[in-house]
Amino acid sequence: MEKSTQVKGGRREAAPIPPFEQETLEGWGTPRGRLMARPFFEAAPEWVAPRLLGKVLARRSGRGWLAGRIVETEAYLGPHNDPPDPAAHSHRGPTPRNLVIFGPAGHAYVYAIYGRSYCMNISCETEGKAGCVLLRALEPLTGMEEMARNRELRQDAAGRELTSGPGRLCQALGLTRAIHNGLDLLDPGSPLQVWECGIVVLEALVTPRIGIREGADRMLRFALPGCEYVSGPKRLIGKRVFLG
DNA sequence: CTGTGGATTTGCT
DNA sequence: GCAAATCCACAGG
Repeated sequence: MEKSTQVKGGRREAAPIPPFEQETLEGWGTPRGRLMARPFFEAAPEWVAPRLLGKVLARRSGRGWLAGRIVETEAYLGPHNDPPDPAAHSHRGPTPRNLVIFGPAGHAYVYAIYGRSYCMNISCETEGKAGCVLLRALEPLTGMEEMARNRELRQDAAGRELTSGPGRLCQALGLTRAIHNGLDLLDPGSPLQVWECGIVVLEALVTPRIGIREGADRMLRFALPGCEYVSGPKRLIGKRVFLG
């Protein structure tokens, strides 16, 4: 069957990014994407956070997956840094709550906040060293209907209301501390995984982190420039950087 | 054991 | 723009 060519305003539109399909995750190692590798995360959070933009977070749900492209992140630094990061949960050393951050890289740190939301982070640095990246927004890719149900939105809800914000994206994917904290995101058998799917992000918008008091001056928030799925105000005070 | 406050969201003004 | 909602880790006694 011949595909019809989309034409608007007399101009052919730029080729869209190939849709992320469920089959991509069902068949491991397809050319369309692959599970990420550990060494990527065994680095400093301020290196990992911008380079996580464009990667895909996927949660197994029954036979299918709920998945979204990561479009906004924040780095939280471990106490071994100079200067230390007073906004990080790990800054006073390991506790039962934040233990995952001190463990091996590539694991999910999920915590409850304000009694109504969960936030999800990915642990960085090698085992024994703390550091993590908070996921602040996703571009929904598959499973939008189930995300809408999880968020208690109307069934045809789409776009930024689904996953723009750290609490929202956890609710959309059904992530909780009880079930998902500590899961290995890089294990093929894990119900929660991080994939790279051929998108290479060369440029990121860097701004101060959101919703914190201490350490609010540090430029540790990263977002895809101009992306409509990013949380917070439309006007972002920040600068663009190139990722090498 | 109790008091406190937070890496948020939502609804109302 | 502001405040309520509402949970739990942690610090202090």
